[in-house]
Amino acid sequence: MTVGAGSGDERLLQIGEVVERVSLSLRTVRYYEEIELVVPAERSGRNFRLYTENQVQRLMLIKQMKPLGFSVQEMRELLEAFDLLADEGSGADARAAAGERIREFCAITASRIDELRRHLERAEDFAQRLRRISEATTGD
Amino acid sequence: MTVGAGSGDERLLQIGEVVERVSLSLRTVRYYEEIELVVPAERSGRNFRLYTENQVQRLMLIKQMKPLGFSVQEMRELLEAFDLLADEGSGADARAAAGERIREFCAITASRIDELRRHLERAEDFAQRLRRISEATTGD
DNA sequence: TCAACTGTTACGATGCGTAAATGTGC
DNA sequence: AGCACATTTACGCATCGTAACAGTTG
Repeated sequence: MTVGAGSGDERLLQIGEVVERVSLSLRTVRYYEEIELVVPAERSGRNFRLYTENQVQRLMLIKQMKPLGFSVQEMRELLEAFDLLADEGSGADARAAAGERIREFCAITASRIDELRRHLERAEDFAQRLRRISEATTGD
Repeated sequence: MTVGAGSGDERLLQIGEVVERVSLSLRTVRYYEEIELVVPAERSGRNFRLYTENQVQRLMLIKQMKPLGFSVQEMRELLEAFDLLADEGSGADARAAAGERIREFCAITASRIDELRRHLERAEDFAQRLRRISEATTGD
């Protein structure tokens, strides 16, 4: 369709290089293909997975979202929205929708972060409790 | 053996009351029995699980440890150490060992908390990035 | 008889780890 | 011949969710 941001003849990476750059396991990256989260752009003549630079970026994004507890479905949606914005060929309405989508994710992320903060507080309470108990046994 | 802290004739709770108090699902509490993390003190004549107050406390402790990413094995160890300290009949050396164990957990917890903080920071970076992108689309 | 609670069994989902056997040569 | 890299298939683990079906009544 559109040539857009990525010129067609960019260097493709094999899975080994990819996992090295994104710090994910081979298994994980293959798993992301299984669930169609990041499907390699092509296969070499010998059936080796070949990834574009853009797909490496997707993997990095996924890696960032993981600790925030986003589901695969959510990741798919966000990636889709990103693609829409990146694609010069998408219409204004589609772009607006994608922008809206991303704003929704901003909200979700914010609440996830709040959750994380609460977890952190409770964890600190727990640590306190543990410390008190251990101190009690020290001075036994 | 020892009568100790818990008098023998305390009120026992059915699983329904337990999950209400600890805010865990029935399935989860039953699962914790499967893996022998918290096994009900007895069964009623009709085979209903009966939990002691102490076991409810254990469940609460577990619930606190979960978001810190402790493994089942670690939880078991910590609960064991707690039991040892609570048991008046345990010898001084055993108590000292349990205290040491708990101090180890203090250290682990501290590092887990650090991890949590790093997660939080990265999450905030992600949120920032998302916000910038959404703002870019707003002023399109 | 009915609602509400309890029980067991068991399959499913998620997110990979970890071989095992095999093919390729960025 | 051999090492490093790639492939697929597939079983396993952790943590429960979610029926489905049946018995109990704190």
